[in-house]
Amino acid sequence: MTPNVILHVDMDAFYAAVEVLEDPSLRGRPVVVGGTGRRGVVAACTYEARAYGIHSAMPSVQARRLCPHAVFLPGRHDVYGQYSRRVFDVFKTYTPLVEGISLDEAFLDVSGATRLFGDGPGIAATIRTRVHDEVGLWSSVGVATSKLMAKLASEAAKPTPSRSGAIPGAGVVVVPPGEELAFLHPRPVRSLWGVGPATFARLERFGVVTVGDLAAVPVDTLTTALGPSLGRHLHDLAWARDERRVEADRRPKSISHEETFARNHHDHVSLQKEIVRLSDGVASRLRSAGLAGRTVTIKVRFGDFRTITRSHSEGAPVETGPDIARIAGNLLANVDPAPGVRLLGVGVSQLAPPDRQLRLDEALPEQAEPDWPRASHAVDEVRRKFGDKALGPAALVGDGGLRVKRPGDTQWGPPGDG
DNA sequence: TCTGGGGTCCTCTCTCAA
DNA sequence: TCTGTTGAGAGAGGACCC
Repeated sequence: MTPNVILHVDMDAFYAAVEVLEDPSLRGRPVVVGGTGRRGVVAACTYEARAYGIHSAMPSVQARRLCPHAVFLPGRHDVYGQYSRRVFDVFKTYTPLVEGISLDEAFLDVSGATRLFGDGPGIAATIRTRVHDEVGLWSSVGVATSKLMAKLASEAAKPTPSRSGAIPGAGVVVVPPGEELAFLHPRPVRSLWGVGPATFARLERFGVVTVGDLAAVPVDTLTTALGPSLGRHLHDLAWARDERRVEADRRPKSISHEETFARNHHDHVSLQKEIVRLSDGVASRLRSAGLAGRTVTIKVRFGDFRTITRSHSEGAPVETGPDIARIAGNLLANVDPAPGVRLLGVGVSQLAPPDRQLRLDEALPEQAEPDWPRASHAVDEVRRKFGDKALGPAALVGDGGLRVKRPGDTQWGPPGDG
């Protein structure tokens, strides 16, 4: 059996690189993209900024302290989405088996394309050059027989940060069949997918620092320490056993919106308005995906970062803003907001196509409840024609007009509040 | 005045029914 | 009828990823 040929393509400093492409005066400067408010975080930064110790997920205030002269830009989710589509269009000219991990990262299974386009390393180099020539962005590509190895290889291909700009990396790194363990075992165990801060802390107690150290630990010891699933999974990865396939059409299992507020909320009245807004946003996305969900979950994060979730499952799937808001509102009613709520989220899971069967109460002649499903689809239609702010729940009309929640809004934290 | 948003998956606990 | 066991499902929380 011929081995699989898996590519992992990872764009270099994607959001920041897009901003530099759009504004060439930024070239060569430390540029940080992300939340600009007090509660924001860094989404991406150029290699010039990384040389100052800035990295993604770092609080923006900390990044400002590290590099006060950096250019700080709010993210533009829609623009990055447009660039991402162009990059993925290039991928799809080589194989339909493209699994997007995020806007800037994907796995490609090109096992069936080698006869047409040449071997894996050749395809990787061509894709990298084409993405640069056609879209203007650099990427790093890993080529291997599994997703795990391809991902680690693309990391190894990355540039190195320096204050005068990125020092180019290999661009393409290949792990040939049979050489997986030699490549894998010297790497830090933290580089394995699934080893975060908590798992690393537990592994460190066993003296595990590299993947090779992990491979030497008996699987029984790992399953006792980490649980059966994670223990076995990591043991397999440490021996380069990774059977995961490239999945081109993954269906979402949940759809949610959450938002960190510029200031904490302490009362139910204002939080219930946010519930309506978030529910409206979730419902709109559900309908555009042709889905509904049985379980509604709220997430509440308090000022001290303590986070709770509360969920409720309905007998039939719900898809409308008023239905989701009613369930989420009931869940919120049992939460005491007095300590101060900094984040609120609403999500729907157990997704399925909407249940279009006529309910008994809908069939009754003296129907008292509005027909929310039909009304919601009408709202979608109006918004498509006249924009998001044309129509929405009355509860969301404030001084600044209608406040509608959309994906990518306040993606990296609330804007500054002065 | 530290810590976003949108996800997935796993584990633990509790409840309920067989 | 009572009690113990077991498995499924719901709910909650945590870890992890980009």
